[in-house]
Amino acid sequence: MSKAQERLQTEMPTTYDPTVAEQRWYDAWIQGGYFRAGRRPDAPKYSIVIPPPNVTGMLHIGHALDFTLQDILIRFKRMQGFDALWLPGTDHAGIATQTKVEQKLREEGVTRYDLGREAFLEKVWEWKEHYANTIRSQWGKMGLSLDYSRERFTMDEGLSQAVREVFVRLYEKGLIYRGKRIINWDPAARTALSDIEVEYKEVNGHLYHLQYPLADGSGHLTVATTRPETMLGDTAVAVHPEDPRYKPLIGKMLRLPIVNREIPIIADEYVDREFGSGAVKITPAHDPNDFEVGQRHDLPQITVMDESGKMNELAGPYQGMDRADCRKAIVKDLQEQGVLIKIEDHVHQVGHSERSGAVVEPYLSTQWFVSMKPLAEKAIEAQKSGQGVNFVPERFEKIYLHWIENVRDWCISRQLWWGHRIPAWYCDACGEMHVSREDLAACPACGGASLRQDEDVLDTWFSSGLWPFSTMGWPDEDSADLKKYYPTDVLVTGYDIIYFWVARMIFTALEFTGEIPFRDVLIHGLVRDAEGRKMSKSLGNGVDPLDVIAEYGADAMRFMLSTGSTPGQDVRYRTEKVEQARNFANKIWNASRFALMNLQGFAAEDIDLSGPLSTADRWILHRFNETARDIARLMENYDFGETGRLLYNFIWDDLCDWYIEFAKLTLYGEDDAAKRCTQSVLAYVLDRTLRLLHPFMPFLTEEIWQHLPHEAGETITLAAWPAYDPKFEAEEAVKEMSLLMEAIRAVRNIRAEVNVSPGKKVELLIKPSGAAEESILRRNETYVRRFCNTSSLALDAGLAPPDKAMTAIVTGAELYLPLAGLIDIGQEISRLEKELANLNAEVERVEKKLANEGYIAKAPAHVVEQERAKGQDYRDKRDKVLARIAELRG
RNA sequence: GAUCUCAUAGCUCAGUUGGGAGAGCACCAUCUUGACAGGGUGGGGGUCGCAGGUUCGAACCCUGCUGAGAUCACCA
Repeated sequence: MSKAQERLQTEMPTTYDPTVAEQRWYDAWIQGGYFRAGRRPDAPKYSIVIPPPNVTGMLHIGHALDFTLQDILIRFKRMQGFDALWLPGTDHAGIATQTKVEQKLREEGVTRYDLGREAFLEKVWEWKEHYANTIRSQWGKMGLSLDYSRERFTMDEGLSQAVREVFVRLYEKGLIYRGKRIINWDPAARTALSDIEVEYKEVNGHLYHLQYPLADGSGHLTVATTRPETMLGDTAVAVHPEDPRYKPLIGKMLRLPIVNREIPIIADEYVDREFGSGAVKITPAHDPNDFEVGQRHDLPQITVMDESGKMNELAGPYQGMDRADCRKAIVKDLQEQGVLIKIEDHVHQVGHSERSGAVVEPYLSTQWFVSMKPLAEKAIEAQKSGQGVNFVPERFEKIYLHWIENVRDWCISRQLWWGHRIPAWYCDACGEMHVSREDLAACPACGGASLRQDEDVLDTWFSSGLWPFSTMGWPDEDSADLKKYYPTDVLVTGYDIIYFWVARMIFTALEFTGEIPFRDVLIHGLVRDAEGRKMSKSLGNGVDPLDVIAEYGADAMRFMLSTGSTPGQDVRYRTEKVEQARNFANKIWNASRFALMNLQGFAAEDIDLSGPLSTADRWILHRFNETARDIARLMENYDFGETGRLLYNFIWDDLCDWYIEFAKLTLYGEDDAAKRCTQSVLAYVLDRTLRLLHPFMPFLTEEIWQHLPHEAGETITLAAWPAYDPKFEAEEAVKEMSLLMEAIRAVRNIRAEVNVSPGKKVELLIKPSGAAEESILRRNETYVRRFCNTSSLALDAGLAPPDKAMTAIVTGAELYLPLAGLIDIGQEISRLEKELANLNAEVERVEKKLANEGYIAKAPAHVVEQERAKGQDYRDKRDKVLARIAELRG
């Protein structure tokens, strides 16, 4: 072993150790400032803003998928010469983070009310700092090429200013209003929620039939309800105006049991005559539909619960009870009074808070809303006129449109402490309300100083919706980043937040920047566990990306996630898949070790592709060239799965299994000129292949590239993306290689069949079909000798086949192995007959196809031509096999 | 109820404008050959969910059905 080889052994052990490369290179990349945008001021830009992860905790494997896809795109574009910006950041995630911090405090025996607003917020900021750091370190472990100099947080100063600006402008336009409405109330978190923060789950409940007596004592009316406790807030019973059963009762009064209040029977078309009894109790303060009915009929609104879901003073004897307890109690009481006449099982959908899990209460309260119609119309028009964003896969456009076409006003106020405080002030002196960009100290109307700012904060998604432009410096229209990098090129995210986030970014961007915020939206699926279940804390089936990285390496994880899925489709996390990716990394590592051992003393300047290249040399250059071309095309289409397959097949099959084996012949041979050619090709192809792979496996490729002779450049991160080069086209080398490969395979096959060990030399006779084939085989005779391990090789078009020999018919040649003592003529004949049957079937199939007039007339010419050529090939082979069988039979 | 996705080898999944069915793992045989046993070589295994239709030609397009899942909307 030479000294150089020894050094290689210590620097490059036989197994790739990801931890070494990962530690070495991420810091170096950051130090070098390679990820900073603006390095190529004159180049066209390519920009992505990261979907900001919540500062609620650590990143999970779903983040790893999302970020890997973006990193692949940004690295690809950076190598292509774009001025690439990938802007990082985090989201304050109002309700989610506040819940987490409150939970932590509760474990310490403290509530947020004990601390007070200011002290509580300090705790949240501490939490935020801690997790933002954790997230940053996780980004590093994943190898993400983020421009940290531009990192943003939804609650930092600039973004908060953007939030105020948007709020004030919408308010001034009349698109933000304050009003008393039925909203979704989370009694656990004690805050309002938007419609999409409510998850409907199927619940086995009951339908209670209650008999309300008429006030004049003339009878009863039966109503059906799933929520009997709300009867305390009933202010009417509604029937359908055309329902003959109840028509005479309309306008009469009922006496509400327990509370003994008189309520009217009203007529409203909202009532479905078929359902239940056809009469509906109306509780305007606790049901959105009833609220509407109440508005139409001018009914009183009686709220019978408080903010925590407990019954209030209007609930009489039930005051202080929790909703659920009250239901039990009231059912019992109604039963005793004979009012409850029937209980049916009833399956229905019940809304739960997406965050706290509590059953959401439709609740009447004063909140802030965004008037969605005008904003939605703009977005719909943009999309339908072709000026909208381009969804990948396309089907998500329909999902988006469906939502935005049916969207209702957006409740944006939250009764939380963590978030952007609503910029509205109330004057105690004159009673006026003022909405302002700046904090107000005195009332602009009366000059009074007793101003109170609205206690509520904004929905988290209000600020997230501005992310693509607020991070670039908006509302400062002169911001250099805004001018250069906005709008962004692509947004990469999961289908689960299309409504929450994607839609909101689109309509706010259109309203405030007059442009769509990104050209493409790449939608990916969720990462599920091995059984296909959603990962969740309660199941404990979550996968920590750091664990995966520690065990298999970041590159293996990245490769598995990015190439193991199709856009929009969920991925299952299975260890076998990561193992496969890890093995792939190791394969590349070892191929590189081989190359480096044979490139000792060979420098980048020595690479010379103009010499007498061998068939294999020209072939691998051709294969590399078309692989590079195909990959660039696939990457533009976000087809990472297919890209991965192409890379895998090219590297493993073509480069490692064939080219390197062929290369050994010249590398270990005596011909120095041929050796230099192979060294050049090996160095060149490996360098360029690493570049193709770099966006997927940044650490491994950098580590190897740094050892390899390559063009000047301090990092593969900034190396040029290999463009297709017509000078490498070598169709004839492809043909030659396929003849050689087919012949070599055939001989290996026969040897395996008769158990001749690969180490044992055999005699081989080759009869080429023509002069061209003969010339190819003669030129590459050394390959054939080596890979077929021949003791003697006869190559002659006029060859007379020996009687006792195994036969292989390939395209362009007949091969004979006279294996004395191993051949049973009968067996050989039946083997050939089997092959004959296969060939006959093929010939028949092709001929049948070609006999079809419609096919000849309508199929594309090149397809027909291909088929004809195949047919000819099969016939040739068949005839030769036939002839051989005849010979053997004598 | 509406919309959407999925159904392909034992398992997990690809299949790029319709042109003779693929990969990895698993399995079998074989090779301890000087980059790699996390390897090499070779092999077995699929009526592409079912039924129709369009087409010269369908895993792919259309219709219906079955099964699994998702999203949205709901009648109290």
